[in-house]
Amino acid sequence: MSRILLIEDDDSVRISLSKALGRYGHDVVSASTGEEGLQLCRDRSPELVVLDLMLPGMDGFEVCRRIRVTGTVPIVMLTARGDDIDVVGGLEAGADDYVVKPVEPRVIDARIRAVLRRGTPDQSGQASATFGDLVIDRAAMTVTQAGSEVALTPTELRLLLELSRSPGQVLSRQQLLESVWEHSYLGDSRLVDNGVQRLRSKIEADSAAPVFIQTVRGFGYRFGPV
Amino acid sequence: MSRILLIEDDDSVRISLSKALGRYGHDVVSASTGEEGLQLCRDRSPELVVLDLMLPGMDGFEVCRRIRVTGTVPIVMLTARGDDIDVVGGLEAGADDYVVKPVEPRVIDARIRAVLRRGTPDQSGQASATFGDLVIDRAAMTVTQAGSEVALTPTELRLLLELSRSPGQVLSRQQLLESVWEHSYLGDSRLVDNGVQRLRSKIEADSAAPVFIQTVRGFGYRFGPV
DNA sequence: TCGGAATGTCGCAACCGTGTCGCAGACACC
DNA sequence: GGTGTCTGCGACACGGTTGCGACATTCCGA
Repeated sequence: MSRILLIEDDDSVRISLSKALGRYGHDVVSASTGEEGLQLCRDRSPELVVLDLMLPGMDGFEVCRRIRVTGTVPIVMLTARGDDIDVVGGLEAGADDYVVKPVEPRVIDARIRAVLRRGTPDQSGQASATFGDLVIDRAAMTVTQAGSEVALTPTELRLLLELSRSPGQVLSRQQLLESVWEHSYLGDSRLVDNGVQRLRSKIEADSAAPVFIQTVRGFGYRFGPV
Repeated sequence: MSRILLIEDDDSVRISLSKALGRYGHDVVSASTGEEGLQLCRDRSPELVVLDLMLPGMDGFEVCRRIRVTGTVPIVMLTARGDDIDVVGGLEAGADDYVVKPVEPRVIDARIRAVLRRGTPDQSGQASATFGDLVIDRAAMTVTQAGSEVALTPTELRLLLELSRSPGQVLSRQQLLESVWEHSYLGDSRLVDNGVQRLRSKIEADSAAPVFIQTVRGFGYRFGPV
């Protein structure tokens, strides 16, 4: 018996899914808007959230991100049959799984159980992170260094957020290109290198000996003071 | 950099997926049958398995169950566009996710990362391997010996990663040439010997009595302080 | 013990990967 | 419409890396 929060605006889908999940032994609370969902998420602390992508007002991605700011509850995204961009976007926004509507109850039940079996996720959804004198506030989308704010362009900020999301880990140019620039194919373009260089020029004191963004020759870049 | 085992019988799919995942920073080993896959799963202990459902001989469900008998490595199932019964069956057989072919590389990459993000609460423990005083961190792509970092070139690092992936097992020059240098044909070049020598000069205290990389005359090299 | 094959070792030059810069188009704002 | 900034893109330079050949050394069977 797991406490599940279902956020879905379509009345008939919400009601039938809610009943169905109940029959599979879950304890379901449901909301019809993103705001209501966030409220319930705070109040009831469910063990898992089933979240529709298409919501009036605040959409599913946004709800997902906001849930991730404060917590690590597993999220299963629910969307209409669409293209794969949504899958990537959803998973990157912090979702744990992704199910396409229309969906049979037993399928979503199987998904829910699979996600719950994996256990609780890590704490990658922190609102702010500190690396030495560099503070990244993901909620406010600001970066301060030694107390004063660093003015970053949108691309630079996205790059920094992406890099800092997995500190100490090497990210390939291909990965960065897709997550930051949303390109799918890397020719022999120097796009990523250029982006890194521009970001370095703003946050690194000595670009010859970078502290935050390390080049890992032949593999990519790594964020993190050691 | 995650070690991934890809089990897929269709040559073109296997090769293209393998290359694509490589570009995303994964370290891919592949098998074309269930038996071979199980063998590699035991030998290489991958961090994640991408498993095709339709295999000649032993099918994906069976492979999945057998992997589950001995280990808890995350499994992502890969199947042709079919009905939802497969989803339920697959997830109940112990798969952690389920992807429908044809699939874009970045989609499966996102899925893989989503699964890995949950699966290993202690990421550093999984991503790094220790052999005596030698520590290999596959996520950060760093190698430390006796506490201090060893500066390796890309080729040296790839070679070390490849060797250390199957400790105690002899790898032929041909195998190493393919996996590290991505050449398909070995003339009578001394490429691999040279690479090994350069690597030894950095991690072996006494190159006359190597501890980590043993020469197996007539066959190749073997990694491991045994 | 001898000889051939397999492997270790060294140095060099070409090449590749990366840092860096400047330019021009796109875009927003005034 | 003008102005400024951001961003993609190519050009160039530099240093480390790597492939390769040559020679030394070790190993193993005859």
